[in-house]
Amino acid sequence: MAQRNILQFIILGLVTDQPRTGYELTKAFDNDIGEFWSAQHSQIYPQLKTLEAKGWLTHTEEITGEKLNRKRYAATKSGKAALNDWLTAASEPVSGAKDEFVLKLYFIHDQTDARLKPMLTTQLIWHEQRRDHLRKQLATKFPNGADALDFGHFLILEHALHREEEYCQWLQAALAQLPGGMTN
Amino acid sequence: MAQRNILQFIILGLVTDQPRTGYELTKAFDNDIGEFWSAQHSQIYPQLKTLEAKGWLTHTEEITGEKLNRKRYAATKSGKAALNDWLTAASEPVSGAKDEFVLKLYFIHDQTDARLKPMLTTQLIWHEQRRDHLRKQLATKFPNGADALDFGHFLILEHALHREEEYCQWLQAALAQLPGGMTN
DNA sequence: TTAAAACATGTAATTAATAACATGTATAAA
DNA sequence: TTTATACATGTTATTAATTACATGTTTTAA
Repeated sequence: MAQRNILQFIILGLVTDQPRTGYELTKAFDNDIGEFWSAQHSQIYPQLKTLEAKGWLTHTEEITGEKLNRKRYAATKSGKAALNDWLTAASEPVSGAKDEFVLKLYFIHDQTDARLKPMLTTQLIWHEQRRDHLRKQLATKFPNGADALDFGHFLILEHALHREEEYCQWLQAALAQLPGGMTN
Repeated sequence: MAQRNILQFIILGLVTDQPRTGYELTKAFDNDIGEFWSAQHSQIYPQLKTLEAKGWLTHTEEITGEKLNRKRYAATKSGKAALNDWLTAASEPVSGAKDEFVLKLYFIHDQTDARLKPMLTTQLIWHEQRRDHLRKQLATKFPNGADALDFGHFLILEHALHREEEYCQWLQAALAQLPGGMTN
């Protein structure tokens, strides 16, 4: 397979925390969970049907306004059990993300290659923005440091920030090693 | 699409460095390039045909022993141009790898959750191994630090090592924050 | 009041990637 | 000499994911 259908467990996890509609699940990927996973609604709605057929979810219908119907999904007992099985199963660690930029560098052999500087600079700007964004996220969501009641979320935000900090430092150091060095 | 067919450029990059057979390309993913990308031969052989049809590759046939035939692929002029186009094009930066373990943490809210310690410990062991492996790689391949003639490769190995170092530090800090703390 | 933006839910077409199926040759070690 | 391992190249089936297609409602702001 292309992947091991991890999306099903994300959905299961989200609706276990609180029952949600397909639309709300889609929105979750624009916020929190989007920091480290992505999914479109065209993947979510079919998956909800599959999970309900599996008996891991049920839905109730709600009317908004005159006739707009939405389905709110909740995890069943077996769905919660499946979530726990996944959480406690061994996670194959990632060997190194598929980072297109890093891959490109592999094919640039010469330290004096003129393409290096613009490539590194563009990436640095982006990762500095993301680093700053994550710092704000962390300061907003966890102003008092680790939250014992949302510990996992705190941990992964910290991790994401550290990664971006490393990325920026690495790119800065690489730029400094270019011909002309730090005066460039 | 599931991805933007980056594999074609990896193949293009590898055969530009030196002409290679499908088998050799497959092996490349077990070594160097496997540190940050993966591909199976079942993906590589069809891709070679596609790239040749595009006019980006040509192949010559070689006989080993009595009759074992292998095809050695090289980049054409237009293939090299396509490679350069890709290298110089803007790379959409990765927002955060799809790390299944990190994702699981998101669904563990309680700092006292008994599942945390074994999860974090298992990951720590793995990432320490990988960190040590990368240290050896770097010491073996670049015993004198940055190599001006294989600069990109040096950079990405350094980056990979820093990432693993961060991963280990993060996991250790997380374990230390668990109830019982460092005496656990 | 009207138009834009957000809410809401689907399906279809395409592609990349993995796992499994399939076959055969050459070499090195027991 | 025989057997295991490495060399060598393909195809098929399946799945996950993205993009685009498709439709309609509700709310908010101009």
